[in-house]
Amino acid sequence: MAGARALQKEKTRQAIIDAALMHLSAEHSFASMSLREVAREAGIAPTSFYRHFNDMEELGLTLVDESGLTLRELMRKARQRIEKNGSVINTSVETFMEFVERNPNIFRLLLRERSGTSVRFREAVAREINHFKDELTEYLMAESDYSQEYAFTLAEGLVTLVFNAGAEALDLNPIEREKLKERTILQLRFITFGAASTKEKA
Amino acid sequence: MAGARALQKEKTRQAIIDAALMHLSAEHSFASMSLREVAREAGIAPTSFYRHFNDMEELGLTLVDESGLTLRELMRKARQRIEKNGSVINTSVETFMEFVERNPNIFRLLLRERSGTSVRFREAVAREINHFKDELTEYLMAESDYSQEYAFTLAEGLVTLVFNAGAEALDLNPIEREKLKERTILQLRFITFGAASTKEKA
DNA sequence: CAATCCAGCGTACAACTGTACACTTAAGCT
DNA sequence: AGCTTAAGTGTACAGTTGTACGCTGGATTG
Repeated sequence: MAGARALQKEKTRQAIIDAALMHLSAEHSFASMSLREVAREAGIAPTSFYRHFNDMEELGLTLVDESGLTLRELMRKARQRIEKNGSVINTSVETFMEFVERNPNIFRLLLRERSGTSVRFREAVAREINHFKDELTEYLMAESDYSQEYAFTLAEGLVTLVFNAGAEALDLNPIEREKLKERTILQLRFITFGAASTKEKA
Repeated sequence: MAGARALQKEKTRQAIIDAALMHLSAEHSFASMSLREVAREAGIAPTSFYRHFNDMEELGLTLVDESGLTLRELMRKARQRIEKNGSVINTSVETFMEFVERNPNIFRLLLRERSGTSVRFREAVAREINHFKDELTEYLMAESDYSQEYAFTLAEGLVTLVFNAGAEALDLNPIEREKLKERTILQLRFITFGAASTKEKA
């Protein structure tokens, strides 16, 4: 039942996924990646690719999902840090920037496919980002007495600012990156404070 | 001196540019566009392309520049509207959303190449967006007594939120779009108000 | 044990790509 | 009028792409 065969299949499936992720970089996008390239890198015949995915698009969606998992982990980590540390804003920015630095290519994938040519890709990425917004909305509602809608609007603004800062950070050197981080933190303070002051609560 | 020849050359150059812009859509990106496709659409032989551009990249940069001009016009229009109308925030969002609705493909081009695989493309788009930030910074400094740095941070936040809302609007129906617009306006109020309250001035 | 299944392979093909090269032909210049 | 310049053409080629098809050999099943 262990399935020595199924095991091998899963192994090459992972090889394909890894090969695809490996080839992602600042100069090489998933969209400009050919089936044959992936197969070559994964060490299989081009036609063997079809035993695992119907399409490059199907592989791409898998990648986005895998990236989503990594992001979900990130969120959990951020929440733990906040519980211990206190500062929501600083911790969130720190955690996110750390993710971008450590997984630039995964982040690039999301960034690009968010505005890519495939509807399904765009939807998949939007779904992942919405997880962020929703979790943050919940958090904000627990902390203060904002209405659902109000909290969501604020959460959306916060996520947008952080996500965008991550995107911009990709092309910056460490010094500029640090400055960007500080500006972002300030922007988050502004919007948070503004929301708290405008005060249209539940 | 008029140059009947130079005139004709300029004409087919424009034909190439128009063909490229025409082919941009939700399903077709500039990156996935071939030299031959453009030539075909422009009604010239593939090899004639080289009489005008060395590269598809060179054509792409030209497109980004042209888009920049359209955006610059937009800014001028927005400023005029503000002078007459008053509300900075509402007018800005209205103007920008109008642009996205009217030139979705130009906006898509900028959006995609902002995180594309060509450094030069990314730089070109960043330059265009920086124009927005700088102009807004100047405006904010004139209106209030923020320091340059403080005003820039605020401007950056505002531009990020608006630009991102534009991106999101692309895939939405009119009703959702209206809701997004309202949320964005609220977010801009938050951040503006927050900046005014935190008050670290010149 | 024999029969079946199926992941992976190799070959093959038609479609498309960028671009080198030699050409035509009309405009521009002297 | 004659010579030159250069925009646009057509042919050609080597490289790459996705994928259809038939095969193989080891794992799985009965």
